Amino acid sequence: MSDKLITPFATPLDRAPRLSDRVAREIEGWIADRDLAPGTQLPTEKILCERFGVSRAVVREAISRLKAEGCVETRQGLGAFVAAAPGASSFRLLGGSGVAASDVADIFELRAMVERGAAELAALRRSAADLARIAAALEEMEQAVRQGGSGAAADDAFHVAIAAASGNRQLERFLTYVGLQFSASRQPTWDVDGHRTGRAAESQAEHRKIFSAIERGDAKAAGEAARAHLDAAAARLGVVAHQNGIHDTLQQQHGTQGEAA
Amino acid sequence: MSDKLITPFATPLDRAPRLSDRVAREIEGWIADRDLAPGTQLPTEKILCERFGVSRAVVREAISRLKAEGCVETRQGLGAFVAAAPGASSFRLLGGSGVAASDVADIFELRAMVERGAAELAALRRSAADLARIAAALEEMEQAVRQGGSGAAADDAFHVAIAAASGNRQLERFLTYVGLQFSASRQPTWDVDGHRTGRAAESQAEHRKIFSAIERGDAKAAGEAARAHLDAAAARLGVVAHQNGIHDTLQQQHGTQGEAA
DNA sequence: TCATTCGGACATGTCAGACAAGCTGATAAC
DNA sequence: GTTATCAGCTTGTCTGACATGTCCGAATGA
Repeated sequence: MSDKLITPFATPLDRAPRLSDRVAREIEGWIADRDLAPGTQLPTEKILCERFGVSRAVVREAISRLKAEGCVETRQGLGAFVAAAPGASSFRLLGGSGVAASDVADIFELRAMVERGAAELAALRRSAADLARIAAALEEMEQAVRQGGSGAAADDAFHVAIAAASGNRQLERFLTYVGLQFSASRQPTWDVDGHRTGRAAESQAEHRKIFSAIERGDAKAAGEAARAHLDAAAARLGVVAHQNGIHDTLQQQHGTQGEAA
Repeated sequence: MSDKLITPFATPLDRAPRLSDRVAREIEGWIADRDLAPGTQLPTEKILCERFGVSRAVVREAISRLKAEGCVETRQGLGAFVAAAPGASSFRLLGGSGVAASDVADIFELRAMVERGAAELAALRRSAADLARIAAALEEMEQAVRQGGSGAAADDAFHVAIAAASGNRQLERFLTYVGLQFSASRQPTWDVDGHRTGRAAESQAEHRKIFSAIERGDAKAAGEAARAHLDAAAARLGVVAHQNGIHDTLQQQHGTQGEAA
């Protein structure tokens, strides 16, 4: 197994530490820390320049970014203000540019929850057409395992088909979005090394379990299989999970409270 | 009972036509129109300045915004490029203005999944401080029930505190985002009518169940209580759920397969 | 001939200062 | 007391310059 942590996200190269990024994050944290009420006025650009020791261009760039993120509004002649609903306009998984390892683990965990729910619903609601679509993706991956090809696209289609079978359009959209962020993470499973080390076959076995449960309408089993699949996928990628993963402590009560890295 | 889901927020004021906004939109449209492939290089800032007849500051501000939106990436010394996955950078729940009833049901369902997971994790990982925060919100709602006041803010704080106790920051951010979309829907529970018909007391009883399970570290019970709470909340709001809700068919296997609308 | 090194050209990133445009509040005029 | 005006703040935009990172080709060396 590769001991290197592969972030599932397409890394835009080694991140150059840009000043505006740093300032934007500082201001963002500043708002979050003090839990500033919507409408609260931020310090003026001049003050921010002095406080961070940067030029006005950098401060303006940082604020411009916060504006685009929806957590700050500015009005000429008045100043900058905490937006009425910070973060309300849309949701994005990765804040900013740098992705910490703990963030990756968190995202895997979040995704696992939703995939579990999707599989449960799919088991209850799947139509014949849904089943056929899921089965087709499964079969494509099966061939990829046998022939050593890449089943990445089919892998994606498999998960999307399950989401669609849930009958919940919002759920489908969310998982599609998350899946896009994870597109890079499917490669290690299906590349040459993935076939050699058995990652592909292992993943496919989990896929079969999920499909089987959905096919026979066993919601509970489908959900658990989906969660197990996501957990295993995270492990295959070397993502360090929280000390208290749901999968290994759900049964036993009162585990010691762990800390995220 | 208000069966309309009111988007919480409001119109961002009459937007003064800022140059950088205009330029940003033009560039965005330019990318969309030509359907530029990811990685395609954009014109240099100098060229954009000439083309739009503005200064470099404006162009930089516009590009900065596109960067924040995730559809453009820049690299010093090289240029600006169309991002790998333009448009897939963020997720928003409610499409457009008109929200179909089925969409609301879908969102409730999606939220229930994540809240269930959050409660499970909170039961496993909650610190003493987490418990105190959750308890404080619970107590505030308790007083609201007794005195007939509005516990909407505390209601929000309760759910956010549980999300925070999960130790998963991405999860917390997602639920905060979803909660914002639902802020209007908490009102019918806590207004005069809500107290009179017992909706507030009912909701509070569910809250107590969730807290109790989290407090004693019972992940499974916490998760189920959270899901039951969300389902009940949807029912109180008159949201028409799918024919096959998870809550009533998860135990019994092989229910008749329903069809999603 | 081939590999290495170096420097110029060009990109974005940052800095500094200035003016334009918009808002607020106090002052002055009626 | 009401209105008009203005001074002083803010953000928005312009301009010019330098810093830093990247590419590419020429000069250099083996």
